[in-house]
Amino acid sequence: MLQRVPVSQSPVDKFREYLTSRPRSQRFTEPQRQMVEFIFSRHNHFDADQLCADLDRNHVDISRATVYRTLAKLVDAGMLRELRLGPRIVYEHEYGYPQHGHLHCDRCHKMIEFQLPELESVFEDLCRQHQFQATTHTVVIRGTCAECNRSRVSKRRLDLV
Amino acid sequence: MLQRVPVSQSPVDKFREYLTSRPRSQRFTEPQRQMVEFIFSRHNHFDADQLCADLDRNHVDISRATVYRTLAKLVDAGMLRELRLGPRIVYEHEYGYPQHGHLHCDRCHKMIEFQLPELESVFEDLCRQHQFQATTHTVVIRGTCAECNRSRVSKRRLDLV
DNA sequence: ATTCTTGCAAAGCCTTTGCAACTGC
DNA sequence: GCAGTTGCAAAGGCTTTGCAAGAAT
Repeated sequence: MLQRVPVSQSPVDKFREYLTSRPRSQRFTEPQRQMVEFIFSRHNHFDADQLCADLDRNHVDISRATVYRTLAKLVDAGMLRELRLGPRIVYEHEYGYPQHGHLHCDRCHKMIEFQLPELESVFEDLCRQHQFQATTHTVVIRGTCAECNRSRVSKRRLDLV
Repeated sequence: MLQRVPVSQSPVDKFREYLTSRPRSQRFTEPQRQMVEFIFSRHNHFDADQLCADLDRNHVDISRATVYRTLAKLVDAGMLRELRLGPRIVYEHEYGYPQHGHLHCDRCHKMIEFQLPELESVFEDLCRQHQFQATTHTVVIRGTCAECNRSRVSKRRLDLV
């Protein structure tokens, strides 16, 4: 699994600072605090709907509209990243976790995160060549995972009997 | 720009074969043929709506429903790939073009395609390690392109005056 | 002849928005 | 007290679907 990266501020503090500091000077509210705390209390991928359900289940009462609005701000703040996995758009932590890529299984939808430091330097070179100022990147490799491959192969064997 | 990769069959033939051959045995129809011909007559990125508009403009009369249904089949056939660029989901050619990544400018939405052969082998190693059977991968680097950077910098200079 | 595809319009789904009440600064 | 946020419900945008008519094999 992915190792956390040490960060100087808690997600809540970081978000408060993002919202309240200069060019924005927005309010930092209780629903926002609850959401950030909830989201960063575990490392997983989720979509808006799942988050709403999870919040409900944990008796954190926040309206759908606010969930959407706050997710958008968290993305703006660079604390969450949107990722397209198959038909779904999921969110993942960007704050407190290292740059990484994804192996996504089309069958069981398992997600394997991986880190390839050599990739980062390749990308840096590339951006330098193109004078491109990168903010983030997404790498998703789609296919079938080891387990699904095994069951597919054994299923095929059965079919042949 | 990206070089074409030689393919033994035309996109139309390839799609006909995909549809009509064994596990599927679906029909290959005139609207489908027109769509494939149209889509592969140029190399660009497009979403469903743009495609509908472009087809219209070129007097290719196909209903929205059929456009959506055929796009889905082309993706299934591995001839088109879906790509998320900012809020939009766009399609790009997978058949007849080499594996490549994308630099996507958040400001002007320019798309720069790049090929990094060394990337492919890194990914292959990775998949081997995880016994992951990859079908495709997506690499998108987001940020601001050279031009937009320049104008941003000069704008900042003006602001400071 | 049978089975699949088309076009239409309606339904669906997820996300965004207008507004009045409310809350943070 | 002012400006920004919330919740609600309604509107919005894009995609999918049921169905009868039409094509493909």
